[in-house]
Amino acid sequence: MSEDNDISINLNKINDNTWEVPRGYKPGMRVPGRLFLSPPLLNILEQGTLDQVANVAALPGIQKYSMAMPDAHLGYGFPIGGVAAFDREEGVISPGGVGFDINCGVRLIRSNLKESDVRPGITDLLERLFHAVPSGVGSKSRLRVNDDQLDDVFIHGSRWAVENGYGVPNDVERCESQGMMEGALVKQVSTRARQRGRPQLGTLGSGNHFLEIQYVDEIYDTKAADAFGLHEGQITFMIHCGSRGAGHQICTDHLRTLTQAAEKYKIDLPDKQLACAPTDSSEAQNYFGAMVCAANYAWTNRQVIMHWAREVFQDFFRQDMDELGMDLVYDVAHNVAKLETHKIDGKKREVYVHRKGATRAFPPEHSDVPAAYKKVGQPVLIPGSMGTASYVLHGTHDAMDISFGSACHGAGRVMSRAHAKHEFRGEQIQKDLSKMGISVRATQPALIAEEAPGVYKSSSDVVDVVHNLGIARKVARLMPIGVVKG
DNA sequence: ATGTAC
Repeated sequence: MSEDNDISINLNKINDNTWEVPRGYKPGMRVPGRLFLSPPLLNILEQGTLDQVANVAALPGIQKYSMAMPDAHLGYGFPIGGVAAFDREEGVISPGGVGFDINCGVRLIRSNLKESDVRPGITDLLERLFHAVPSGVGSKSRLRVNDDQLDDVFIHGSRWAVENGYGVPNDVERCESQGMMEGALVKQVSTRARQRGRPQLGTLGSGNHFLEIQYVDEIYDTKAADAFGLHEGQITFMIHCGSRGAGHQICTDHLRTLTQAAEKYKIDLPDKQLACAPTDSSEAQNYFGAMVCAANYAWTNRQVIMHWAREVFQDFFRQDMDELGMDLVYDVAHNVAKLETHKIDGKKREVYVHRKGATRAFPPEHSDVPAAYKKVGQPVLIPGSMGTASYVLHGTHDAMDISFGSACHGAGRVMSRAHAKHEFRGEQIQKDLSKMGISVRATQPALIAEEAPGVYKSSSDVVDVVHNLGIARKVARLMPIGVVKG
């Protein structure tokens, strides 16, 4: 038996972790595809995901390659774990390249606490966090914003939260894009999206979203870890969530207009789910402006959640913020499109980089890396699945050459939710995790089954691919102690 | 991911 599966027969091996999907793979491909996968991960890649990479390569103005990260799996139109850059003048913007949960992302907070400070009271601490941060589908916040405040959130992002008492100015500095993208078009957010967004600011949501108490169990790069304020044995806190119903509704609304626009502008789509329009069209720009509103909402959401989590820790440990040292390390988006400048064939060009289930991984000295991290590069935060390690990496110059400054975003699902519910029982998974020293507090056991460690690829395998490729380099590994699931 | 089907 060859180690190659059927999939690899049609691919060209570039190196141990890079496979090219040739232009001849499917009619209409304007550029090749690139899959960043180790041979074992290639073996479990779904045919449908490969086809989606090829479909994206057929969209107008795509630059260099249609890419898939090692955690790639089937998504709406574009694969989750997909990266595609479209020329500002000749390209397109597509909601499918961003996803329904606009600016789903991850935030990491450091602390001065040790593992031994947290273990004894972990159940009580999780219970308090569970009640401080509303979670689950359709959950409502204890923070209520009016329409004017919602506009402020859409336009100013997490700065709004800090100015209204939910955090400190340093939080904004330690955030991708300072927690605020320019170009919000509040008029492009529908009444329904507003109605869904108003009561949900400061809520976790459901699915793979979580709050997690972790400890640093391995440091790979001492210099970078020092810059990020991380050391072995230290407690960290991670928040994974997005733009809730607001982002979902914005995506739904604009998918409709961009489906019509694709016909109007006579764009030949290999898949209707790739609805898009030329970058300078009103349809594309209106979507982009609404997407910015959702992205800014998501950063504000994570900021408010972090504030409430800090309050819980202060109360629980009877320490003030200075003693606790719960500084924001960084916050990354992993579902967003951005207008960025990249060097292509030796020339600087402006491109709309769509990252869907992919993390930005900017290098040392880049202008959008916080001053404190300038020498090491942007922190890249990769959450593990429930009960498995999360990783902190840093961005690199190689990422700018290879992947438009992008890396993977997580572990990547390998089993459907329905299948997982059939395969696992939540109570049993919870017991198994408990034996491993991981406590879980969730809204219902079924959700624990859907998120069981066995339904995801190994986060360490995925991270090793990006590390070995050099598009992000490992800094630290974080192991979970307690998890709150929506 | 999602008022898990307008």
